[in-house]
Amino acid sequence: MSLMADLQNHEARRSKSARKLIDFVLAEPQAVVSMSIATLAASVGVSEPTVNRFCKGLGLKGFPDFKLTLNAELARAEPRIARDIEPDDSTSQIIAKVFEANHASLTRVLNRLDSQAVEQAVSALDKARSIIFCGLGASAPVAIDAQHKFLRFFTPVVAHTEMISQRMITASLTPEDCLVCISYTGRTRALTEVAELAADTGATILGITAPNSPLATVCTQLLAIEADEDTDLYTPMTSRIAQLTLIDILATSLALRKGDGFDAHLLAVKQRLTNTRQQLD
Amino acid sequence: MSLMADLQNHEARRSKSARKLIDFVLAEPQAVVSMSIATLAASVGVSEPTVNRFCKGLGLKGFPDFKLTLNAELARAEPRIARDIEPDDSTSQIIAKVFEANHASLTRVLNRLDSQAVEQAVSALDKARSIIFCGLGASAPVAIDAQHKFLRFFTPVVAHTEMISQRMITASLTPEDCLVCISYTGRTRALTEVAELAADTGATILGITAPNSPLATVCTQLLAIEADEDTDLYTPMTSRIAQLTLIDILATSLALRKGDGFDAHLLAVKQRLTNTRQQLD
DNA sequence: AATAAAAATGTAATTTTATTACTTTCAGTA
DNA sequence: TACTGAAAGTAATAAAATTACATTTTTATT
Repeated sequence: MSLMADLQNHEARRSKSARKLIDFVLAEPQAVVSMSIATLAASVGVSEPTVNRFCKGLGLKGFPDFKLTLNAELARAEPRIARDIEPDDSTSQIIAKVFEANHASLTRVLNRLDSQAVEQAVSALDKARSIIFCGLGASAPVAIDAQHKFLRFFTPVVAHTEMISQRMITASLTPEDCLVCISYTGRTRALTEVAELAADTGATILGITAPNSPLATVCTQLLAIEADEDTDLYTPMTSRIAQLTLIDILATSLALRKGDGFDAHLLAVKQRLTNTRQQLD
Repeated sequence: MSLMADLQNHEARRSKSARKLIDFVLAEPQAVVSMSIATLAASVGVSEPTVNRFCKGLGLKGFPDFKLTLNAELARAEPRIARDIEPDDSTSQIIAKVFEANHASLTRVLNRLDSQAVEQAVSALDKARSIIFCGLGASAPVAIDAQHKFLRFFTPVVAHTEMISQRMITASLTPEDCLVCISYTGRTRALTEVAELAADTGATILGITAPNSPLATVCTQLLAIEADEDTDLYTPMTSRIAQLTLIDILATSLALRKGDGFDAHLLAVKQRLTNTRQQLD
């Protein structure tokens, strides 16, 4: 991110042609990458050596180096839209594509994540007398993962991954408890019903699900993960990665909030595992 | 990730000089970026037009375009080293850092992933009479996720996440079965013992674990995920993300390998869920 | 095994692109 | 207004990439 930042910086804007160049590059960086020094010079209305001097002034070797650097930065900023997986892709292509898909999905979700909502969720989890994670189907592993991550804390925590247990536990909820409902679509009837049952108890109901979904409307707090279209037959299953990362964010934030006195506890938990080498499995 | 993947792909390796070029680029991609076509040609021992033709053969405009593309990919591949999370970080800082940490870990693992090993693993899973996923502790959710993903296929699949069930099931294994042992450290005694028990049955034992670990030595096939240091108290738990993505890669590859006749089955599975809106949960 | 056809590679010329050396212009200051 | 130094331009040069054409190697066929 350094080049673009440097360009916006006032030091680089001293001379008239430098300003013209910067404005052009900032306006259409992508176009500049495929231009020759002559084309760029003409487009901006300066001479070629001016462009060259400008590049060197930025601490680069010359114009080609400038293009290389600029392009690298653009690549970093814009994760490519993952292309569909084709039946005759090689293994390394599949690896690359699944990776890209997961990465893109993660970026998309986190860019839209409301950090205030996260803060509120952490507060709720912090205050909770006990925490219950619920998920069905594909979200079941996420609930179990969450349970595992939250075992680090003093607060009683449990994951339920099937309807009956989920419905049963709503009976023992109090307004001091926090029920976390995890669903990708937010349209799984069974889980929505669990949330509805829980609503009567006054417990905090935190939804990790799609906004504007039936489940989302029942929840008292929402961490929105927008579900995207599942167009292709061979789409990688990216949803869980985003959910898990969100859980990770919650657990990490909570650990920080618990703060000083808590560090000792955390070390104790780790130590109990290290001795038997079971720690991370 | 597309260029590097294309290079490893066999289609590109047809001619002798293409192979020489590919090997050189894969060995020192970073160096190639700052070379002229003449330097590269000399280093590899081919003529300049050969280099040019090679670039065009990859669907690029020419050598400069090749360098641009390669550089962009390298920039993408090397995410900034995630900084440690500090006790006084804001929520949005935590979000960014956890995200970066997960992304970095994912990149690191997949860069080192041996695509041939993946291919062999997919073959084994394809041929298997039944598939059993085993994981303990933090890897338990991963095993359950795998079970869920593999339910798409005809092959019987199950996940076991506690010692007793895991030991019991080894008794019924045959050489046609595939046992997948998931462990981040590869040092969990209980799981290594399960793999040892399974070894006697002649079943394929596929390890998704750290190379050179006790568990890895017992396995007949290995998908290496190198465990990294857990230096910081507040380290996000990045290991699962990599494991899950690997599972995703296996499931996607297998779906492709099952091929044509299988597509209908997949649609049927999806349909049964869509009707009740339970599909992705 | 010989030979034709096709593909791959190399040589040398050409074109494109970038850089350097030098000159002119412009802005600020006495 | 004339001087100084920075900034910009012109033209020449050098570097880099590409094309056209010749040669070699590979592959398929008889």
